[in-house]
Amino acid sequence: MRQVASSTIRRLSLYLQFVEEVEREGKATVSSRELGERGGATPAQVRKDLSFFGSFGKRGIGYPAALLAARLHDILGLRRRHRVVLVGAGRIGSALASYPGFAARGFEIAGIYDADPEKVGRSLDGHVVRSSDRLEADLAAQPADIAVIGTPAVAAQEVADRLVRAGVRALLNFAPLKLVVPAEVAVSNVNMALELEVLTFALSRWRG
Amino acid sequence: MRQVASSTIRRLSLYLQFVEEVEREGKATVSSRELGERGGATPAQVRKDLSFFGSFGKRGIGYPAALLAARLHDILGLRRRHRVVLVGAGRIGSALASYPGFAARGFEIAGIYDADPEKVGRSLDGHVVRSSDRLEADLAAQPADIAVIGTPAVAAQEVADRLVRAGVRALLNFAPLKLVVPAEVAVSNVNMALELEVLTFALSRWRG
DNA sequence: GAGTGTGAAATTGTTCACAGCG
DNA sequence: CGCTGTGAACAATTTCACACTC
Repeated sequence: MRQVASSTIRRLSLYLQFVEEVEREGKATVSSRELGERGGATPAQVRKDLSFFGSFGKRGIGYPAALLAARLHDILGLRRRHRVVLVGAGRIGSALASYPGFAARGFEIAGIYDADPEKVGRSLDGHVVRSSDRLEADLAAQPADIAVIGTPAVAAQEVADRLVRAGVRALLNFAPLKLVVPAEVAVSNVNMALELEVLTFALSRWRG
Repeated sequence: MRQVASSTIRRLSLYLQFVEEVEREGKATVSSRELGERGGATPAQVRKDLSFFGSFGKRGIGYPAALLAARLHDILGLRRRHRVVLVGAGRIGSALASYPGFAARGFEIAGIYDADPEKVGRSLDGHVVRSSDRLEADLAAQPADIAVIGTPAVAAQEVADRLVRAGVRALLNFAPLKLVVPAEVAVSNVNMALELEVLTFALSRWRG
């Protein structure tokens, strides 16, 4: 295994979600089997995933829940708070703004921006929507490392370019196209049309 | 290659998005190179993906845009309209309800449901929110094959069970857990917390 | 005994390279 | 000649199996 696989990271995120639940229930340890059941992974895969970052399990027992949670936070870069800028105050932006898991993981909304003068000035979950024109100035004054792109597809690439130029290093892209960015910028894509089509494909297979 | 890979389907969905754009521009053909640039795939991969479903390209020319679009619709099961039920009238449900790509792809909202009496009766993008209690009765009268689960995590599995029992064969799950469903039911997951954590992981790598 | 950690094997997915057609 | 279609080479990822330790 050359470097850590993105599928591994995605599973780690699920393990974290589960181990936090386990902690809330007061259990002291979790086994790889338990961790895997929740995230749809085999016990062997869980152990491989975790062993990539060290060995913090106890043989015969499992993983100490508190330690595992702490290590996962650490691995996933969740120790520090992250300032997040939302571009596009449409449905997606507002869905994220009010997403409870957002604040819980230490993500702080640094600002919500929209190009539409109609939306500018309105309040969205306690944040006043600002004009996109102010993006560069605001980011220069108070940098953010993550931006969420919830604009229409036609605007997405230009917004991405501006964000990257302003120093944003990670983009969560909801527009249905692949953004072109420098190699050092991380991009995650959420494409609902695509997910629905994975489903219609499966449906058509089943029925012939 | 035993059976078609899910990554292949996801790319096909991107190719469709692009070929439709190409059609609108009036171009008659697209090459594998052009198709790949948009979706971040190599020309060879595009050809492999498509060749899995037959050979409809023209050597020396590329793929006829209209034919390719038609075949992709066909492969992805988009020829027929799909009735979609939305459970959970929160931000996610409303984001999807007003998502333009939704109707454009032949997805028809069959109903929006919520367990919260506060929300029942309100109108959401032209659809009156109904009580979750009516789910079974409504689905018996008018079946749907896809359901979107936008409920809180604690309710998601129970909602999934009820939907599956009522005949739904495909689930788009926004709750941050892996649903347990029979093998013949397709599930796609959208997990924003997870996508954000993929980004924070990448950020922490970069900075050390 | 139960459950981790990990090389080695199996599988799955991607890229290469080139024959063959329009 | 350009670009598809595809077997064969390669690379990545998952699973297996078992030594080891608590």
